[in-house]
Amino acid sequence: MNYKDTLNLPDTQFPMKANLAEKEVTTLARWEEDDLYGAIREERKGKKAFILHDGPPYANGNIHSGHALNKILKDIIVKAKTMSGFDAPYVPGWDCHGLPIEHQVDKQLGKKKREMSTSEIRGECREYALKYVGIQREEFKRLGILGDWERPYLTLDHNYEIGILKELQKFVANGGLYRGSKPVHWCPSCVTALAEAEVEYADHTSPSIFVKFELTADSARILGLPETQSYVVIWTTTPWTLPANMAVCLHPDFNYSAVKVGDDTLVLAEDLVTNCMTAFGFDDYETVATFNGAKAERLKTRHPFLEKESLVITGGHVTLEQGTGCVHTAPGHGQDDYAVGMKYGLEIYNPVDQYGKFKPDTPHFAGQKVRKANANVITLLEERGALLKREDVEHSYPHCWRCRGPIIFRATPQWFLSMEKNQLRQKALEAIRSVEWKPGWGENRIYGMVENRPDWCVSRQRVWGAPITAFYCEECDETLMDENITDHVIGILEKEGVDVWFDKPAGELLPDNTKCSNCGSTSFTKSSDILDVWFDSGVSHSVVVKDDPRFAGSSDLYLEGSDQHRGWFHTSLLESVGSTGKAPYREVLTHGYVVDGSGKKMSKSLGNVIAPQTIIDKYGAEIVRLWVAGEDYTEDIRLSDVILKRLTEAYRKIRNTIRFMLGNLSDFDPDTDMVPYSEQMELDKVIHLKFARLIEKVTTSYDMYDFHVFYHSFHNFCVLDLSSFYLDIVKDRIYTFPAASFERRSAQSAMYELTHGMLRLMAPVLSFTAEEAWDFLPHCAGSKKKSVHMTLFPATSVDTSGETLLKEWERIVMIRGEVSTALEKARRNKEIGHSLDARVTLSLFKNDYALLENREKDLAAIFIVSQAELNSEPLDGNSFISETIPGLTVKVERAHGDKCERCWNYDESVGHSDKWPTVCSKCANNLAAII
RNA sequence: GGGCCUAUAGCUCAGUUGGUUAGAGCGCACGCCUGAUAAGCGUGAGGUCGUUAGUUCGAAUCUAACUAGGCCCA
Repeated sequence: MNYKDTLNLPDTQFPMKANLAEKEVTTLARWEEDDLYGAIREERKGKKAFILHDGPPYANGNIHSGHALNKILKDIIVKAKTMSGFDAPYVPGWDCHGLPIEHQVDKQLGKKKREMSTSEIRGECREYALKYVGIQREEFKRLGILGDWERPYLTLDHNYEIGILKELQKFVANGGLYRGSKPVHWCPSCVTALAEAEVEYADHTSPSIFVKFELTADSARILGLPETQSYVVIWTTTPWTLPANMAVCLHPDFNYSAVKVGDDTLVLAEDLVTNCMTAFGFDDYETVATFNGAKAERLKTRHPFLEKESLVITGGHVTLEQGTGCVHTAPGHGQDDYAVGMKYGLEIYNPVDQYGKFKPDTPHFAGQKVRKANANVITLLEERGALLKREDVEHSYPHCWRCRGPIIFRATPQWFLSMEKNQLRQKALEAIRSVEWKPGWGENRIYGMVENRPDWCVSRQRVWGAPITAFYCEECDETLMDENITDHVIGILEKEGVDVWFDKPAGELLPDNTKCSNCGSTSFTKSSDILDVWFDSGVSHSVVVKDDPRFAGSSDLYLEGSDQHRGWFHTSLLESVGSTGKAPYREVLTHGYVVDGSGKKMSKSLGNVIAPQTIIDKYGAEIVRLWVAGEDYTEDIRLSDVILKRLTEAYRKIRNTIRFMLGNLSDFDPDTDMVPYSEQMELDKVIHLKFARLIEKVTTSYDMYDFHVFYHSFHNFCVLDLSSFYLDIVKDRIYTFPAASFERRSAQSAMYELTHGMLRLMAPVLSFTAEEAWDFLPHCAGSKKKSVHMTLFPATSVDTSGETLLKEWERIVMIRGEVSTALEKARRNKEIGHSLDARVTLSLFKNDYALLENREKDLAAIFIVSQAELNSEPLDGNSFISETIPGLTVKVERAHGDKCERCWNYDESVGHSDKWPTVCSKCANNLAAII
């Protein structure tokens, strides 16, 4: 007789091989067909809301691993909140305006662009953005991210664009928006402003000059220098910016020397004296004084050729790498100069027009092109005796990406949001304190940024974005932008579309009879500036979260990469505090950056990039999700083939554990076969209790957003508590007892509860596998949810009486480990092979003895040996002596009797049955019950 | 160059307020099983806790510097 056929072996269609890459696609199709997202919304309707507001990725290019990380984290949170009973809608968004898209469209259009109207170009940009929204949407969905994908928010939506204008209007109304001046990269031959991304650096030869700025008599005296012919020496490679010089900047912490050369006293950084003197050709010089840079602050020098003074200021950007440590500062012609100029309240003076020529009122150089003016400046300096040295240098210099010509920095009129008006900075800093930041250092990081940032320049000289709806008087250049005007304009754009702004002349956009308040003129030009895209996304708290009926509330959580302390967290905060006085979020979570296996950033040039699509094809999206869950995302997150391999192995373990339990539940009907917890066998209770602890740990980890805790504890539970402990022991019972016996049903009841609970616990992370297994699990009649994602997490019901039981079993498991070690020794000695070949005898100290004595008849099963007995006497010298459990000795010998052909245990009863002569008495009884 | 952050076994993570031989799982090696089988079980070997200096009776844990790396600025 083939006794194997009389056993209850596991049986399930749930495949061992996951085949994720294919299976996931089917599951996704089913979710879409069933409108799972909609069903969940319906299911949670009226429950307490949890709003995770999606930060919009830029609609350009395919998604990379950082996108995957970000969106999967969000998905895990949304799903976990949903399964905790919240109504947690997820509306994804995209950032659609901005330079990178306009840039790409420019490239595609080429010369054709010149014949197109602004709104036609905008149309191309819109199409381009929508194309990538479509591509990225599919890529995100492929990762198993559940959301309202058919109705995302796009910053190019009509409603959104109008929302942007309305938000900006609030700053017009409260005076926070002002027109100022700021240097930008400017291409004089293309006659346009350039963004940083449009600037290419190339070698360029420039004149390098050293120039004397004479200290005023008072200033020289303060430094203890001669009142005449004492000079601060500056160095520059852009002589043409000298007409715009406003200051000379020293480092406050550097030492400066006054060097006597002939009749002159020259001030320059101490460390650079030797180099400079050599360069100037002075070998006879003497240092007459040394002072700290800070001491010279606010002293005055005379401009070398203009009738004005140039202030001595200090700034941390000054270096000792080149020059003199004294930096010529023209706030209208450089970023550093601008920043430090603002600090000292200097005029942002720019004498250069859009063609790169000096304006007509510029002394000495009116009408000259700046580059040609270089030589004339030098000549003038020589005439005035202010030139110490000139030579040519080759250095890296910015060039226009389009015409390849060298570009200049030029201050142009720009729009700003003031950090001080309405105490925006102060209020923003206070708002930061009211928000919960995780990890905690995020608070200091963004605080420092807001504390030190300059006013926010919100204008861009571009076309792909929301317009700044300002007008300028054609006669006197007075700015016309007040609440009434913007109201009027928004009214028109709301009806006719934002493109109208670009198509219609100013007159048609203004209210009738508009007159310039300054000169009374009635002719106006409209602003051609658009808004910084960071303003676009910064208003989503209002346009999306407040106004969209799907939320109609306020955000609980923002979750983005740590770069967004400067980006979206920052701009959203300023915008929200500026318009509502409050932070736009209650809690902010940040994640690190994806780096390679050795911690280096991923880049094409290093060749260490791993694209999500590659992982999906090779391993499945589920593995990407497990990766996200397994790593501590608050720091940089490593991604490599080795890591993915480990994850795949962990995944297989989890999958197989579930598969095994499903297999053992194939004949289990929870409605009729369930043994209540209180009546279950002790071991089954124990695993229940261990599982209750897991539930506690996992649900807490979701609440705290500590997903790697889920990963580790869940995996450990599968490996340690289930696979190598509970399931291994219980196999004998499940297989050999009659199918409907109490012993077997008790174990099945435990497995049923566990599987049912585990699938729910893992669903936020292992969304595909949980769903797949959900269908293979038997369910109580009428209670099965269509999807595991519509269920709630299992509840913990740890009864306190269980604690003692758990403690006792922890000790038993320890003893079991020692028995394993003893068995392994015997195995090495070829005394046994399988542990069932063995009979063990244990001797223990009193407490441990009592612990086991209570379970003496189960000991063999627990140790998975054929026979186990206890002995209160010490055992003979050949026994295994435990090093970890004092008093424990284990004797291993061959089991007595013969091997039962059915249950493979050795027993002296084998042969006693007439009917089944090769099985033990236990099996004979079981057989009698079955047949 | 500045701000913020990180650094524990090959990999992913634990290590409470500083206190006995630094833990887990995976991987690896070796073995068992062949009734979870492209599975399952067991045993074992892996770490001078980035480096150096300091505080302390005592530091992976506190301080400083350095090195490597990340984000954001310049």
